Amino acid sequence: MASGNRRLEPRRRPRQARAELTRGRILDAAAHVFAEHGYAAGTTNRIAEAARISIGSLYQYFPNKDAILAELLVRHIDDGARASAEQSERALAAGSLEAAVRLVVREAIETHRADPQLLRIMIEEAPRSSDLVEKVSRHEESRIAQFGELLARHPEVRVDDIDTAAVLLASTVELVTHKLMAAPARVDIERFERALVGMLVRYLAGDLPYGRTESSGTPDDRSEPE
Amino acid sequence: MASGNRRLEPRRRPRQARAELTRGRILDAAAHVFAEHGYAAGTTNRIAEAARISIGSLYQYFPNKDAILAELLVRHIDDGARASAEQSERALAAGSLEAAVRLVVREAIETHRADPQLLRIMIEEAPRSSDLVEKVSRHEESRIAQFGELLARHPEVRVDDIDTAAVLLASTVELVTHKLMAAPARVDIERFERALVGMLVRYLAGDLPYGRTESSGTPDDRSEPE
DNA sequence: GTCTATACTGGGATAGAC
DNA sequence: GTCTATCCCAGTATAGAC
Repeated sequence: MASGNRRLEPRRRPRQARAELTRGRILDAAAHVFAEHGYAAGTTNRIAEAARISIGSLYQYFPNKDAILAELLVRHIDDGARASAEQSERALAAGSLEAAVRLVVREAIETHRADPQLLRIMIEEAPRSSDLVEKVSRHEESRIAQFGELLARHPEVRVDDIDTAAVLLASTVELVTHKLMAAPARVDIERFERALVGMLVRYLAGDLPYGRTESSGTPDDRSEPE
Repeated sequence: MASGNRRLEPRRRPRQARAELTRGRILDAAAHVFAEHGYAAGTTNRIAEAARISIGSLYQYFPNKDAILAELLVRHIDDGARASAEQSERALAAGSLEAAVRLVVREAIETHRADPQLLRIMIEEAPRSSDLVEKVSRHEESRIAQFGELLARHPEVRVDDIDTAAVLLASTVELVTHKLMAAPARVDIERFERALVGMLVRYLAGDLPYGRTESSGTPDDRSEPE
């Protein structure tokens, strides 16, 4: 079997497999280069160099530079969607609201830990092609919906406007985590996690007078002239 | 005095004044162009066109493109610093914690309302020259310090780690407001303001069990494997 | 001190050899 | 299917006339 099948076994598409591998190498290299230099200064030449192929070869795998970053972003979003679907289930299953929120925050931290710089580039400098934007915002929307469901199901939640709360929850977790991970060392991650979870839980389940009244909290605040 | 001093009064530097005016025109035009097209696609030619001067003239007022955006950013930071100093005083003077927080949030909204797009460009695509970065982070640090003072003085505040809370407060207000203003219409501004203020106040002054214990809230949450 | 015309450069993309 | 050489353009910046 060892020598007789020398030809049969590894047939059909060593090329496709290899091609897929090369594609992957390019993407990894691009991730690295973009993260280090940004999108504009992350030249295709650098990417090719980092992937240890020539510039000509690179263009055999991708039609242009934008496509590379777009693919990177799609990859990230798909990963994120899968992860957040799983996590959403676990969060729903979690006993207390606090446990659920902590899961959410941890997942966000975990997501950003891998490569905060690249993430920054993708979010901030990605070519804003309309269908990409579409895809991103659909993903955001679905996360918000997941959060909404989470809030609706948890009896501890006391906010009156669940939709707004879901949006606020989503943005806060996303943005604040993002910022912290991009510029580390300003605050210890452990402390940060505790504070953020604490803030969100108190917001969602708190019973300060603020949330009770419909339009105005305490009368004297509203008279603020600006 | 009226006719006799015809020469004395408006003398000396009509040129300097005019020059300053032109500089201002260029900056305004640049703000507009950057906001609309982004930094990379906001070409110097477009800026010159928008300022209704020639490209040659533009380069008489600024050494290069980066300098224009840098100046814009400095302008913004200086404005911001002045505004936040004033606002900090008023916030300290405000009666309730809630009133103070509301002032802070409103000011953030107001700041971003003017030109959220430009702000985005400046923050995200500005050339990261080291002394610019320095200036930005010094400004951030001073805002955090102001918040810290605010929290320290208010007896209603119950968080145990004031420094972390100040950082969290600063980033949350800044980032979440920023995001909302950049992509409007997802949430009504009024509601957003109420929710954000509510969240922050509950966080700072809330008395949920969460903040009480030192390291772990409810035992079952901590056993999360993840 | 403002203009027009243009030089220069960097980087994306392609042609064509092997 | 990978390489090298090169085209080509956009955009910054400058030269020099007026």
